[in-house]
Amino acid sequence: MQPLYKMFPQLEPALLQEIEANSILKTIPADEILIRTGQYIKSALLVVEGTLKIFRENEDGGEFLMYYLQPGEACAISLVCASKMEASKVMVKSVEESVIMMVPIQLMDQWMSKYKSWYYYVLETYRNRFEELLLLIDHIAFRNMDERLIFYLKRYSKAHKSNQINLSHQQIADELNSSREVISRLLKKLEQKKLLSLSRNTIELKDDFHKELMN
Amino acid sequence: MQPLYKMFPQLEPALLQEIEANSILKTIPADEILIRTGQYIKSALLVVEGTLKIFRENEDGGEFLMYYLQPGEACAISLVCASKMEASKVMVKSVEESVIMMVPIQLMDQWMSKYKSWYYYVLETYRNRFEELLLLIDHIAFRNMDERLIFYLKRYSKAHKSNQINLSHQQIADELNSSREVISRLLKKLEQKKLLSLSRNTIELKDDFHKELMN
DNA sequence: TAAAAAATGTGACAAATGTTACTTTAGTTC
DNA sequence: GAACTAAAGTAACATTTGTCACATTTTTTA
Repeated sequence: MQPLYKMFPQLEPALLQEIEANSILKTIPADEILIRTGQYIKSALLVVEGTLKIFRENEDGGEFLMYYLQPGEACAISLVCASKMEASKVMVKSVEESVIMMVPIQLMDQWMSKYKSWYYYVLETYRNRFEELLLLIDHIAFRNMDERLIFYLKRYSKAHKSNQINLSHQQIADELNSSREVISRLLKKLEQKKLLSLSRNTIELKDDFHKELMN
Repeated sequence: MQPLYKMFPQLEPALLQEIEANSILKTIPADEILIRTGQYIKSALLVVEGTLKIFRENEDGGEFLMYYLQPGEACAISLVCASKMEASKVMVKSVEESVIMMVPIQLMDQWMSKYKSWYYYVLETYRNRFEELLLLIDHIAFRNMDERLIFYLKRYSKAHKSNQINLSHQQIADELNSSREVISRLLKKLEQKKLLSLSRNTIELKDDFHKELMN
């Protein structure tokens, strides 16, 4: 595992020491749910390794993707909710084996005034998540499913650092709140345009794909 | 005007004094843009009177509504962006004559460690705005336009404390990123159901309307 | 008050997406 | 390898939303 100061270069050494001394490091297997909708949050989450997925569950169990969290990032929901012991409005799940750090709430409040770097880190986290949500809103409000699919695949590929996407069309449909048939149709079109190739449970993005639809 | 301590009961008296001494109170006429997309933010906004509207502008000038801000609330975007002198990603506009307080950034940072009540107020602001965005995402992701329209009208009515809505169908269409004809159609249906009555530039919500579609 | 402008109504149609009911294909298990 | 199962393909159709082209009504302005 990378040392913490490499993972969180923004944080001052004294703070990193406190973090190491006081928070619990946990290894999570892939596809485990860390936080459920309605659950009360007792500690803040920092991602050390792996990838977490933040999503909203709909009535039928569909997992509508909001965004991914990468090493060095913190779960904004947990930061906001933890300090007030509020119920989470979203689900958090590991998409691969991940290592997370759980910081007790009381310390967070202290650190806020004690460490300027923590204060800025938290603000930066809020800002980034806000922007992520704005981007998401833009997409679902202004774009059609074909563009949203491309955006989704790009994001997935980036979060998993791979051009190979191992998901069924059904899973993708769930995350975009669409239906399998629609996603299959759109993927076929992209395949015809030679932007990707399809096989069972895998989508292989070609180089041209990433040139498509900037932002 | 209401005294500040009534408007912001969460904030401790010493802080309120500092706010009064150091921030600029400004009266804004209706329909004035306070912050534009791309603009750098030099101070945080607190709403003292009136209503502000936070929206995203699309290519054609449509004003896609995100949420309203009421007296006692703060603009989360300004809180986040101000501390880093970042460019705003949204527009802020007064929907009626409003009074706002502009707090210089440097003070915000100081207050954060000096006044617990400020710290909690800011966190609470983030939390509320986050939830507002989540609700919005739920609506545009999971609901059809008819439900979104009802939700929109309810929110408008609540923000303006009136059952009379003075907007053209075109304006509503813009805020929902739809088209006038669609909104007219849906409004006609609601009129036929006797949930509201229509006339030029006004929609009058009837009592039954508010019973419709809880949440 | 006539003319212009803005808002709304309307019907026909197009496009995007969702749904249904299958078939086909690929992988897994017995 | 036969039987089963999950994933993907497909075609026909329904629904929702968007678009176009005008007509009608209401309000404003010259």
